[in-house]
Amino acid sequence: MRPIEPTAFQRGFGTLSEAERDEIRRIEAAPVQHFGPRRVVIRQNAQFGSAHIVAKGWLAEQKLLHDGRRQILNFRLPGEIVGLEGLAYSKAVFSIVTLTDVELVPVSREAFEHLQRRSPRLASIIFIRAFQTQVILREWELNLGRRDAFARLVHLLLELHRRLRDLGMAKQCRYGLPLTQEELADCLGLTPVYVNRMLKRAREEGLAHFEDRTIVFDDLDRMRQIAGFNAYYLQPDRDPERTTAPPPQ
Amino acid sequence: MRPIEPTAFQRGFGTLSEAERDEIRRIEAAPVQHFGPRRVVIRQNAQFGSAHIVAKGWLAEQKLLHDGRRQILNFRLPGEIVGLEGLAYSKAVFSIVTLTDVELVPVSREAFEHLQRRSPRLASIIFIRAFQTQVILREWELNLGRRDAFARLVHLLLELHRRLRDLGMAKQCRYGLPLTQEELADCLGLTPVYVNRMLKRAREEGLAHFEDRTIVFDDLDRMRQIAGFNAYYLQPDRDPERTTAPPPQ
DNA sequence: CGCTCCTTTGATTCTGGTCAAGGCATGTGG
DNA sequence: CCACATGCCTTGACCAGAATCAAAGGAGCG
Repeated sequence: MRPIEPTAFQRGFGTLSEAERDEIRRIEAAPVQHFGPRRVVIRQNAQFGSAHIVAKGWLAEQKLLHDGRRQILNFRLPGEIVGLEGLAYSKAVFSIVTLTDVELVPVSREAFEHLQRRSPRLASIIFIRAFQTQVILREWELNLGRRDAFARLVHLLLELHRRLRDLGMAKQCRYGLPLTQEELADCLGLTPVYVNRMLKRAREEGLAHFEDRTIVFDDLDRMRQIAGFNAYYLQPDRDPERTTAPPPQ
Repeated sequence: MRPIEPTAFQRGFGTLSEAERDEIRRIEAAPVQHFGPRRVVIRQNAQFGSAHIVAKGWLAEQKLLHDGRRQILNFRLPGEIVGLEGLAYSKAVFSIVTLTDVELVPVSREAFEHLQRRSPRLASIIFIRAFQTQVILREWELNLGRRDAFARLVHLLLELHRRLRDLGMAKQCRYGLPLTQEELADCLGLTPVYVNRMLKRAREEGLAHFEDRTIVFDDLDRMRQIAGFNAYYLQPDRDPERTTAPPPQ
């Protein structure tokens, strides 16, 4: 059962005309696809299929090296569209895998082209949203290139907290984190053993600890300070409606 | 003197209608801005001005940490548009700086909005191009997170070679690289001293060496092998024209 | 000539990787 | 219900890749 009420995908679209609402409904009308955890949705080097709206669950983008080393590039959460690179590339240059149970609404290239023709304004809003993804990738580059292991881990935990909170998926000081330490390591460019040591350090320093599979923050302020965390990059604050609206005339 | 003939910006637009050509001319008609090397075009945390088409020269995107450490996030070369994030963010989340003498054609938000209204198809092509930038950022994440210092350096040199060759700015086996070792280090998440050692190693192993300010490749094949370099990610092979064209009916 | 900036090299340190083993929970089949 | 396997977490001992510190050698320039 998909909710009748606004889906996460619709957040931030602003005021829509009736025709635009129809277009969104049309896109979201495709049958939901269910995936279990640790499944491949889009496989690196394989031919691109359709893009997908994330309706539920966590996904990760990842790239593999020939020897099997893995880098997780970004997380993708409900409301986002994954696989739009397929508009530019015929083969996937990175994989998209599920981390939890996931529900996806496929958006075929034809459906997206239809949207572009029928409502270029909506298409633009979707494209402009993709700039947030770009900005997150750049923050990850900074994290990987210039922060030490501890600050790197702390920064990642804070980023996820903020993103989940915006989706109503995190409490003030905790959230379920469906990652093994090995997967955390693959986000951070570290080894699982060292991630374990950094988590221990965070615990011992009274910053955060795990209970079951949820991370609990014990000193958010100090964590923000350690990581140099500034959430602005996660909150695009320019109204795409304004950008794409007809002129005031 | 800007060339009258197709600018790099126009590469890949495919067949254009007369109206679309007019729109491009209109955008490119703005007075060119000249910058010397090592100037800031867009400053992290400052209010966004306009986006810019790169007409000539090299730019870098970079992010700073509070203690002054720097990560270079990507290079921007002729034909690309920088600063489109300004459509989503009112303040810049990273800086854009020049590395060489640079010529930029400013594209104000108003001008871009005008383009979106008058030719949504062109706007879409520009947005879809931005996916190549995204993909490059992800390759950099992989580079920073999962390749060792030597492979990292080699990969960067190969990526630049390919990008420059596509622009006619590199020969088969050499190109001018306007970077200090310190700047290379800031691309690679390393220290200048260690970059120097890796360059020495590349030289001693007969892979590549510098002459003046140009890098000369002595064994491209072996370098590709060391870095696991696959240029596909630099060549979006899906025709945006097809994606955005009206239906065959 | 005397800056300054960049490159180069050596000596040393340390962050994070590697290797190895044990613990603990969950699950499964006999 | 127990024996065993599996996957993940944890810890210790040791190692190595990259950082740091320090100094000297060019090259360009006012």
